[in-house]
Amino acid sequence: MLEERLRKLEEFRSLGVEPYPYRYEVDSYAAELHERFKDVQEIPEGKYNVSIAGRIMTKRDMGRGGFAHIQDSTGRIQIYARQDVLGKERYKIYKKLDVGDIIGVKGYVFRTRTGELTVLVQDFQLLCKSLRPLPEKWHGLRDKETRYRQRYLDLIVNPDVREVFIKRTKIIRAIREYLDSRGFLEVETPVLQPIYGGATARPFVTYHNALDMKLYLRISDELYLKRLIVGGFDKVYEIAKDFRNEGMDRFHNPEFTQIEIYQAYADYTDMMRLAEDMIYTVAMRVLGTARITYQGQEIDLTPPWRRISMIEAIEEESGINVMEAPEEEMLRVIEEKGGSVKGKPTWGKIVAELFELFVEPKLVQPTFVVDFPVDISPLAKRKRGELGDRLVERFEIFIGGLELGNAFSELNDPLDQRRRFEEQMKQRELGDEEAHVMDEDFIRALEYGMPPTGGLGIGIDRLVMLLTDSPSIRDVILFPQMRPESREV
RNA sequence: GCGCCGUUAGCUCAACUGGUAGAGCACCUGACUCUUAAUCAGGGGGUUGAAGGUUCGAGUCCUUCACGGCGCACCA
Repeated sequence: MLEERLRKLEEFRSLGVEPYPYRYEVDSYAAELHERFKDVQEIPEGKYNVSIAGRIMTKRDMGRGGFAHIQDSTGRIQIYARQDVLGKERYKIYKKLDVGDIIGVKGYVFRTRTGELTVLVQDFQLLCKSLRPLPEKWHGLRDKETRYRQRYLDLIVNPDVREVFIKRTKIIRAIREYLDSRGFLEVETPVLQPIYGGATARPFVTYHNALDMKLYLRISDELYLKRLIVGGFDKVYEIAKDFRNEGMDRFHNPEFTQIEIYQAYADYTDMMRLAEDMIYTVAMRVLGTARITYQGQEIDLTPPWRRISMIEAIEEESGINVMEAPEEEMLRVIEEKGGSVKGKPTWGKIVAELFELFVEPKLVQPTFVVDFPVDISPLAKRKRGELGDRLVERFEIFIGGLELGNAFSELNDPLDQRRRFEEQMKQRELGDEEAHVMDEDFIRALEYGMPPTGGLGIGIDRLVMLLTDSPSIRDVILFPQMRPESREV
């Protein structure tokens, strides 16, 4: 097949047709033309001249004329080439074009007998010879492996995929507009970090030759953004690629995009209002509705969202009062349910596990789960009131079974922050590889003083999954991580 | 890491209990000036993911490996 096309390539050259020219003047696009003529039934022939370019997707040649569809970045439009218009020689060359080739066409718009908007080819130019056949026009490209590995092919052949990624861009743009219009400053912080932090996860490690030191790809930008709050930027955000050296599945890609937002003088209740309003606004802007369907589940994103305390939710679903139940008993329940707690089972880890087992699967409508155990939240401020010895002011966002975001009233007491880090270091020594590491400079920053601050992180990929009804994170990342191909290309 | 399923022509898929690997699209040649899954006639195309085993004979059965999907585990 490839040889056949290489033969054609040489044939074009010998006919004086350059198979890879340099530029082409385009003045019209498929979608634009369909829009412009949608109400015009009788189009006077020869009046509307256009120059279009795109990839040949279908081709129906007849003796001295032929139809084809070409696809540009906006859609498809039919073209009609005739020998009596092009002349015998040019038409001969036209007939040699393959599905997959990219061409430029100059001609006029008309309607065929069946009413399809079509460009009559008065002149055409080969813009790029394609050497590999496209997947079949009817069934398209179904094989997920090929679709992820050769996303370019997926994009050529499956129009829905293009739509998903256009939506992804619109979602991110809408978030920027939302935050920018409210006085937030978009910033950039290091991807290469000497000390990684801001989350509990294993990092990717790299090495800087000139500095002769290990560097880590960030697992979060949290600690840098809070340094900026110390520095006097009151409202900042960053849309950051983060990297976590962990397993991959439908919800996890080793590199993923997260937005983190910090607002001085705010607490986690402010961040709840911000989160629900922002996501609602983005949905309205991008989808035109707040009522969405995710994997068959009807979801209404209209604020206010339900708020439940983690402790109460566990009691409702399991009957366990985690504030009083003995740890051994809770561990027994976890085991019965098929769960497990890794490392040394602390109270917080047990509570989090019970939550995952009993509550998480039931969260379909947008829900803020609030107030987490302190020992699994080393960067969050203690809950005000008498529960502050065990709980922090933290919430997570669950929508449609997806864990979408994480937020807290940020811990700004440098002495408490040091104790929390020290506690994490102990966990690390006990075998918890994901425990947070000490960051002396961050504590130093807090010692200068950070105003009370609310922080919020939202997984952009998962938000895009939700708003595009995509079952897998790989469907919303253009080039998802894959093992190297074993077979020959 | 564990379990289940998958991998056959460029693409989408067939091939009963083990018995000559096939179709449609794509491709090549020819016919055809409003087709649109164009049509009609003819033609080429395969180390059945890889390696090994059982058998007279393996796409099919067994083992190992690779890649992928889903679930679980791990993990936000």
